Amino acid sequence: MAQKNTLRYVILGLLSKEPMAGYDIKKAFEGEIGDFWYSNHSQIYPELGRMEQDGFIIGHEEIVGSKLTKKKYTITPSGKALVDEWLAESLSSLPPTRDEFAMKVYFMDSAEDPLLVALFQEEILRHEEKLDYLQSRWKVLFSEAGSEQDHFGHALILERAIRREKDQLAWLREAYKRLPGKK
Amino acid sequence: MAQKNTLRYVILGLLSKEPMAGYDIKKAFEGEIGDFWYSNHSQIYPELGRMEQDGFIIGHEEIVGSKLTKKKYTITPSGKALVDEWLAESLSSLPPTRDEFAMKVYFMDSAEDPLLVALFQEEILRHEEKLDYLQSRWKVLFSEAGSEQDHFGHALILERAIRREKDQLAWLREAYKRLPGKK
DNA sequence: ACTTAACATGTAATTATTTACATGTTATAA
DNA sequence: TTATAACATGTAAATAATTACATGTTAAGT
Repeated sequence: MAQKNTLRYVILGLLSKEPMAGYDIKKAFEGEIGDFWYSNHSQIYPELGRMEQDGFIIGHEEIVGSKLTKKKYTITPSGKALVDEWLAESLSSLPPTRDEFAMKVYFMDSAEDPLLVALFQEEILRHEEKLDYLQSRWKVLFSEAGSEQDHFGHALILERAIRREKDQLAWLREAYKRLPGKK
Repeated sequence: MAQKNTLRYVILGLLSKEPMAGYDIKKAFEGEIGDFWYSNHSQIYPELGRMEQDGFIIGHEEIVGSKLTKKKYTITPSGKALVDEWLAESLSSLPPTRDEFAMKVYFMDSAEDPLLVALFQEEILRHEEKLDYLQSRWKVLFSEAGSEQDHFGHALILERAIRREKDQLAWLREAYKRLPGKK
C-alpha cells in the first residue's frame, strides 16, 4: 500500500489559501501552524519539486531586491481537487504514540525512586513553557474582538492545543502531589 | 549529532525487568505498553542484534515444544548501566506534533463547511473508542484492590492516558456543539 | 484430518524524517 | 563598514519507521 504523505496535503492546503515559496512554508511550520505540523526545509523543497512535476502546483520565480530569487508556487485545479479530496476523506489511522516521559515513569516502578520527582518536575516545566507560548500566540492572533471569526479554524485548533496543555498540566500537578518520593 | 534511538532504551528498560525474546517485546508493544510506545518487529529484531553486538544484552536460544526456538535476551551490567543513565538524564526535546485532524480543521476555515461536522464526529468516535479500550485495560490490570501499588508506574501512565482521552473528548464535544454548520 | 490463528524470527524495500553540507543575498544594528 | 541575523534554495547522508517478503512451528478448534 502506498504511503500517506500527509505533508503533500498540508502544503497543498497552505497553497490553496495563497501562493507561497518554500521558505514561506518553512516559516509557517516554525510559527503559525508549528504546533500542528512541522517539516524541515530539506523535506519541503523536494516535495514542492515533485508536486510541480505532478502538476499540482506551478512555480514562478520572483526577484526580491536586486538579485535574490524567491520561487512562489501557485496551486493548480488538479492540486485544489487533491486537497478537497483529502479534506473529504476520513482521517488516516492514528500514528502510534511514542511517549518517552511515560516510558520512564513505567520503568521507575518503585514509586520511591527519587528520579521520579525530578522527572515530573521537568515534564511540568515543559508543559508550562508550552502553555505560555500558546497563550501568547492567542493574544497576538485573536486579542481584537471578531478576529476569531475571520480565522475560525485557526482559533479552534489553537484553543484545542491550549486546552490540551492545561489539562495535561492539571493532571501532572495532581499526580505530582501524590508521589510518595516527594520531599 | 548522534541520533536518539529511544527504542534501544525502551527495550533495555523492558529487559531490565525480566529476560524477554523479540516476540515478547513485540507483544508488549501490542498490549501492555502499546499506548506509550510502539515498534514493528522488523525494527525490534535488528535492534536486539545490534545491542547484543554492543554487549548490552546476551541472547540464549530456548527450545519451546520440540523444535521451535525462542531467543531470550538477558540484560548485562553495561546494559543496566545504560538504562539507568537514560532514566537519570533529562528528557529529550519533544518531537514535533503532527496532527492531521488539526490541519484539516485549519484548512476548513469557513466554519459553515459541512465537512467540519463530519470531521468532528469522526474524531469524537475515535477518542471514544480509545477511551473505552483504555478503561477496559484498567479494569483488567487494576480492578483488584492493592494491585496499583505493585505496578505504580504502569498505573500512573495508564491513568494519564485515560485522563488525556477524557479531556480531549470533553473539548471535542463542547466545540462540536458550537459549530455553526451543525444541523 | 484439516484448517486457522498464534507463535517465532528474520531480511528487503520503501518511505519519512533529521542532520549536515553547501551557497549566495539582503536588511539591520553596532 | 562590518559583522550578524534573517532571507532564500537547494542536495547529501544518515537514521527511523513502515510495509512487504519469507519461512517454519505449534496449539486449538472444526
